[in-house]
Amino acid sequence: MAGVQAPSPDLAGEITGQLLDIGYALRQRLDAEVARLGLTPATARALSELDPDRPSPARDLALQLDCDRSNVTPLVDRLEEAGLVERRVDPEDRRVKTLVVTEAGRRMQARLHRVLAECGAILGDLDEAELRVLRDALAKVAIPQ
Amino acid sequence: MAGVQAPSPDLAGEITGQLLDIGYALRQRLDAEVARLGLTPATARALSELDPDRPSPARDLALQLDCDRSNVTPLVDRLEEAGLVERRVDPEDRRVKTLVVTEAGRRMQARLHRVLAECGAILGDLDEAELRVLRDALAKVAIPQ
DNA sequence: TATTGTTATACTCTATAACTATA
DNA sequence: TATAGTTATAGAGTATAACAATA
Repeated sequence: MAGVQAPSPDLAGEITGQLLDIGYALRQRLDAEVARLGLTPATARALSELDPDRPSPARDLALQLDCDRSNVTPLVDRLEEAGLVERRVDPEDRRVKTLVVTEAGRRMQARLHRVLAECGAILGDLDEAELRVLRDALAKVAIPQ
Repeated sequence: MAGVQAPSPDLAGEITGQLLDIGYALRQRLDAEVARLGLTPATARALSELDPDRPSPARDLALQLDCDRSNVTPLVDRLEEAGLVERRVDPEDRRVKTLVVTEAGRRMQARLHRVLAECGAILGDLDEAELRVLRDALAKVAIPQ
């Protein structure tokens, strides 16, 4: 629209809009798949954050999810009801409850990972080279913590 | 990690993860800015969808937001309370309520648009050429409706 | 009968504050 | 007193079902 060589001041805004739209669409699709696995978006995200090989306190999960500790309680409640996670009192500090991913939890994590890759189908119109360009460009986007 | 020339089967999944993370971070930042303008994320999105030059039925807004009509009612309630939108009964079909963006609504839309561009600051590490590459790659991503 | 907008209701997500049990 | 987890509560967002007014 503006001059061809002019540095388009709105380019960043345009890309921001694209990223928001795509992120939204991706989220929609992912949430639908996750629901078919019997999980809500938030519980799926919580389970994805847990390292099956390194049980950690609920407090750490709150940090990873960037939310209040009080929110973690109902999330872990549901994961525990579903048999995907176990709460264990830490013998060294009985205030702490360690979150352990069960075998069923590991299998669900694998399923979630697969779903994520499948949702990448919206990238279907890009060939291998274009995908690499896109990945490298996205890697340069500074994500504020 | 795999062979250099091998078509990485996980590339799409990796990019999907990047897009989700960036989309989430963008959303967080945007929501915070929007809150400073006195709007919730959903009302801001609703206002952004409205064309100030083409008043349309509430039903159309539900379609644009891809949500149920019943959700539109409280959103428009708040936009109307804030003086940003007006409901007008359509004389040609008295069932329909047309949503009109007020002058204050137009100014808020402009502010929202500016906020979107400012959130593009997370793209700061990319130069003009890289931004163009990114934009063109994102344009090829097929957004499912 | 069908459609527009609304109301009623429910569930999820997230935030703050107060509580308990440990330390 | 400080911290980990919980409970209570509230607001926002979104879904379904039922309703009134209108077509």
